[in-house]
Amino acid sequence: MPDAFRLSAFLPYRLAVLSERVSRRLAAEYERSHGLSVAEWRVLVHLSRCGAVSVRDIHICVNLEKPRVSRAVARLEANGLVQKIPGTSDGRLVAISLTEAGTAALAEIVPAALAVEARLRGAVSREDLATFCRVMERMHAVLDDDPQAKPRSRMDLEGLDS
Amino acid sequence: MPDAFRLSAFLPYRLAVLSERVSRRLAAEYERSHGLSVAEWRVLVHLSRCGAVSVRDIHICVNLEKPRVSRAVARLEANGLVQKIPGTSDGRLVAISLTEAGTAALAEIVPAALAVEARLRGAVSREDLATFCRVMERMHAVLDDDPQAKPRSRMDLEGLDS
DNA sequence: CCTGGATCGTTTCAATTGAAATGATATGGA
DNA sequence: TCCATATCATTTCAATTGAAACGATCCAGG
Repeated sequence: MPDAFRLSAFLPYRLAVLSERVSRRLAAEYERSHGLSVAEWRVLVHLSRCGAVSVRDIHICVNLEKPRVSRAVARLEANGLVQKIPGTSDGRLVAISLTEAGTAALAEIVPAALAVEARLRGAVSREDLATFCRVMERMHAVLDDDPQAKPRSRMDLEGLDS
Repeated sequence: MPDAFRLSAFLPYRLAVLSERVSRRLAAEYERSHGLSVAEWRVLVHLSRCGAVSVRDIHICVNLEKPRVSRAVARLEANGLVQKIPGTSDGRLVAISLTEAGTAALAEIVPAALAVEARLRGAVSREDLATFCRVMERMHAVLDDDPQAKPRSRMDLEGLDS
């Protein structure tokens, strides 16, 4: 065995550690102030952009399993942040959208979330950050070509910006 | 609300998505061939470098909660990949180390794991990869200065290499 | 000694998770 | 029209998770 295998130098491990640490730090913002879970946070953000959408649409766009979306939406609805309107044309679909309270809650959280991100972005130069994003994109591309990897979510393919 | 909030452009989200995708792809290697979980994989790798260590040492070094380490070790022991020797000097400590079978299993998995990593690394230039790692390190540094973030594991502070 | 507090590993318990099953609705072809 | 198949959202169920509780062991100060 190549016994010089150092976990702390192994790319997948490093990614996982950083990602989890960032996620936890971010979650501290919306969990403490509004009692939201990661899934609920993602649903709210998605709804703020995409208006009234189905469970399936959320599932596909924000990398959450269908049951997880369903439960997140149920809790959000119970807390009045979201409303579910039975589909009109298609009886199976449910149109999920933000309520006033949901929009208000999101407006309270977003600045804090952007602040966390801004601190991360601010720690490196614009060029380095661009390189960082480009490398992430290339790694995704590697997995896109790998039949053993899970396909990428539709929405994660669109944006490559500063 | 800044309604131009795009989840797919939000750094924590992008990190989470890439990290999970990479993790799953890697897990496919050791899960299918040896039925290992992420925790078990990390424990094995750590043991291959650090010889006989305690549960607490693993917990601190590889970013796994104590109960998770305890259970991973228990399963690994049940499968004969690991042995637990009660501490001699300190009766509380347990010396956990690889068995022959454990070493053999790891030797089978490591090449595949390194191959996955090599494909990711190979998709970008050496300079870009160096920048990528440097940016990850800077983001860690931001969290190191943030009292609301979980402290970094000891072992993740050591290596910054190519 | 021996006793109070700290540390170690495990276990308990409640909550979360996702794969698979379910029920409900839609759609295309006979 | 009617049935087979597909799709949507939810629910079931078994497994995993981590915080807290637990028993066991160590150690420092009296």
